[in-house]
Amino acid sequence: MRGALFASDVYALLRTVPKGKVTTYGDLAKALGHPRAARAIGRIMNANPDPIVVPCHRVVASDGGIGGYAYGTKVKKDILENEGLSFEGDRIKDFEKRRAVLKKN
DNA sequence: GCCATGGCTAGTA
DNA sequence: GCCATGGCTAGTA
Repeated sequence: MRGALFASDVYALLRTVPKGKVTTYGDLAKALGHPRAARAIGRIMNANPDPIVVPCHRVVASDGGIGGYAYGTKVKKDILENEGLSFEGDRIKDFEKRRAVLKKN
């Protein structure tokens, strides 16, 4: 099924992830009913029109890795640290405890 | 075609 | 490390 994943839905769901928590590309995809669309979520993040209102820096890789960021992964890491997260190398510390619970509409 | 992913196998040590 | 998957864009005709 192609073209059924709307960026606006992704952004809306992502806005529910609070400061100090993160989610993953795959989790967003699954919560929206597109379990195989993790990579598409990454593309949608890259097209984020407004990083102030849509916290795309809170979307990380499924293994707790940093993932990508339009303004550089170092910037992303710095922001997450400012929000209270810690890292062990390039992985988020206590990743499972930092995962937001996504609620589908 | 390219990619801000992710899950699964082969096959080395 | 390979490749299926989904959305996007460059750039040919």
